[in-house]
Amino acid sequence: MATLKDVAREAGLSVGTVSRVLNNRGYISEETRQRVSAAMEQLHYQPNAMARSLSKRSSSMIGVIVPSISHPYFAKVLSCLESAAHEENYQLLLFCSQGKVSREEEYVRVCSSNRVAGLVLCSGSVKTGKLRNFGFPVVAFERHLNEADAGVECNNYEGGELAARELIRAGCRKLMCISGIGEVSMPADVRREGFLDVCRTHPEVEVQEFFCSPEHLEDLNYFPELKRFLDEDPDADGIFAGSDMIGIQLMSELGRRGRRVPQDVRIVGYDDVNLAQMTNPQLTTIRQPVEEMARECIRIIVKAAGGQSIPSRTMFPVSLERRGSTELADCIIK
Amino acid sequence: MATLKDVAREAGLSVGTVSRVLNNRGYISEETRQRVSAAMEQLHYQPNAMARSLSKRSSSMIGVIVPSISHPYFAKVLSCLESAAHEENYQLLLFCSQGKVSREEEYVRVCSSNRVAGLVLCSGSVKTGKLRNFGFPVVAFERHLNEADAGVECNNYEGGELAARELIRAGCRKLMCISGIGEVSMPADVRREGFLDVCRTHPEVEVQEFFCSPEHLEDLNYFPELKRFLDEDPDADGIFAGSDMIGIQLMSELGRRGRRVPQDVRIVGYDDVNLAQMTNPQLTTIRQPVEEMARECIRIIVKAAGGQSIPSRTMFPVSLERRGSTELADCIIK
DNA sequence: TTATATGTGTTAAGCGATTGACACAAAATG
DNA sequence: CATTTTGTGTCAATCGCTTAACACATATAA
Repeated sequence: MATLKDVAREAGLSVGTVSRVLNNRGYISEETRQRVSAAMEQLHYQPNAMARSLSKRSSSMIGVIVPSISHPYFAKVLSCLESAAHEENYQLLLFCSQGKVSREEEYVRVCSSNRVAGLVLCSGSVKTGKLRNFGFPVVAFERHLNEADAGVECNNYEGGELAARELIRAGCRKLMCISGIGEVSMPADVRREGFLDVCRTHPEVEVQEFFCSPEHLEDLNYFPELKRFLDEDPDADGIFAGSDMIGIQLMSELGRRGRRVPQDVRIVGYDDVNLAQMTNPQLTTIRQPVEEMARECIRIIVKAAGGQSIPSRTMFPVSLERRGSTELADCIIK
Repeated sequence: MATLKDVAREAGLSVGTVSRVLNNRGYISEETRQRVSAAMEQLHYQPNAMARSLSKRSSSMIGVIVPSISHPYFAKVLSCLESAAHEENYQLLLFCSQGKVSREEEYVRVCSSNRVAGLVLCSGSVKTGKLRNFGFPVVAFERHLNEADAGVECNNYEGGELAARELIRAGCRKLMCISGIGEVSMPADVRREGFLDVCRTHPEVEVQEFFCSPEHLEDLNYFPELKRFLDEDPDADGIFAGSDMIGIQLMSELGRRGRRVPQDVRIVGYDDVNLAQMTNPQLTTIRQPVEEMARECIRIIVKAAGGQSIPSRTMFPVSLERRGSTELADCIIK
C-alpha cells in the first residue's frame, strides 16, 4: 500500500508538507492542497491509522462492552452509539461480555491495549480499582458508576412511578412487579422502588414482587420464570415488566393461558425497543431516550480526548408510551 | 503507560528478550519467563497493539459492516461473529451502513486505514473494483459475491422449498409469498424461486407475490406495506414471509383483523431469530445456521491472515423449525 | 524600508513495538 | 575435549506517521 512518502514523491512535495495538509496545520496554499489530493487519488492512498495512533498516542476507536448483542435493548444502544460515533469520526470496537466479569476484565485490557479514546460500559461492573488510570475515560451506560469516570443514565425512579400510575389509572388493583435483574444496585432496582413507592400511596392496590435472574440477558428466554410467576399469582390485573422483553413474553404466555390483554390484565414494559410496537396488542412502555444517551456517551469521550473535563453523571428523563396493552381504545386504531 | 522498555528494565533483561517472551520466539528459560511476567504484572503493562500492528503490518481487528444493528437478524449475526472472533483472539470493528452505498464505501476505506485482518460484509454490495486489492480478504455474508474474495451463505433455494412444502402439507391452497427485498440478485430472490418452483408442481395451489422495499431493514416497520398486501389479498390461507420480522408483524396485523393463526391462516418465517419463539403462537420458520456461518467467516479471515488460501464460496444447509404458526398441535404445548 | 504574515522544504527525533544479525556465554552432547 | 544446543544481550533497522526546529523564500502591510 502507498505511504505518505509515496504521496509526497508523486506530488513533488516533502513528507512534512503532505502531513501538514492531512492534519491541517500551518500554512498551505490551495495549489498544494490540490496536488496532494490528486496524488492521494492517484495512488489510492489510505493513511495508516495504526501509525497515526502510535504517533498521537491515542486512536479514534471507542470500545463498547455490552452483556449481549442480540438483546434488542442493547442492539438499540449499540446502533445509537455507532451512529453517534460515526458523526464524530470515531469507530466502535465491539465486545460482548455475556455477563461474565472475567470477559469484561479481559475486554477492558484489550481496549487498553488498543489505546481506545474511551470505553462505554453497558455491562456489569468491573470492581474496584480495575478501571481507573487506564489513560482513557470509562463511561457507564445505565449502570452504577463504581469505578467509571462518568455515568449516563435515565431517571429510572420516575420510570417506575410512571408505570405504577398508568396501571392504577387504568383501574388495576392487583399488581405484579417483575424486576429484570435481581442483583442489588442495578437500574432495575430503582425502577422497582419508584413503582412500589407510588403503590404505597394507594392503599386500595396490592402488589406482589418477582425477580428474574440476570443470566437471561443473553438467552432472552424468560418463559420458565414467567410461567412460575403466573402460576403463583394467576389473577393479577396489572403487571409492570422490568423490560420490554419480559413484557412481550408475558403477553405471549398470557395469550396461551387465555387471558386477554388489556381486557383481563394490563401490561407496562420498559425501554421501548422497537419490538414493543410489533406485538398485538402493542406494548405500553417506559421509553428511554437511548439516542440522546448514546450521543452523550460519545460526546463525553470526545470531550475527554480534547482534554476537556467531563460531567461525572448525566441523567435523562423517561416518558410513558401508552399503547394497546394498557388502553383498550389504543388497540383498535393503530 | 508502561512500555516494553520499562518492562525490560524492571525485569533486568533486554528489550529483545522480553519481546521474545511475548512472541514466543527462540529459546527462553522458565526463569526469564517468570521475571518478565512478574515485571509486566508490576507495571500493569499492556502491549501497545498499535505499535505491534504497525510492525506486523496487520492488526487483529476484523471489520464488520451490517445494514442495521437493531434488526434482530443482524444482531444475531453480529453476536455470533463476536463470539467466533473472540475465540480466535480477534476484535470486531463495527460499522452500520444503514443500507447506504456511500457509507459502505466510506467504511471499507476506514477498514483499510485500520489495516484490518479482514472484512465481513453483511451489507449491500460495493460495486466493481471497489473491493479488490485492499490487502485484506472481504467475506460476503449472505450476499452475492460481486467483488468479495469469499462468500458464506446458506441454501436459500432449499429454504424456499421447505417453506412451500410446509404450507402445502398443512393444507393451504391460497398462498402469499412476501419477499423481504425487492432488488435483484439478493438471497431473498433465491428463496422466492425455491418457493415458487415447489408451488408450480402443485396445480391446486395458487400464489400471489408481494415485495417489501429494502429500506425497512433499518426502521423494521413493515406494517404499512403488509396492510396493503392483506387488503389486496384478504383471504390467503398460507403466507411465506421473507423474514421473521415480516412474519411477526404479519401475525400481529392478522390478529388485529381477527384472523386466527394457524386456524385461518398459516405463516412461515425465515431466519429463526430468537423472537420467533416469543410470539403467540410461536413462528414456524426456516432456520439458518448463523453460528456456523459466522464461525466460517472468521475462520476464513484467520486462514487468509496465515497466508493460506481460502474457499471462494461456502454454503450451509437450512432447516425447517415447525412451530405453532403452521401446526395447531404445536400451539398447545410449548 | 522594515516588519510581519504566508508558504514550503529539510532534517531529525519519537511513537512502541518486531525482527534479524551477531556475539557470547553456559550447559548438554558426542 | 570438541561440538552442538540453549539462553541472553547488543545493536540497528523498520513499520508509517507526527511534530518541532530551522531555513528560506515571497507577499503584504505599516
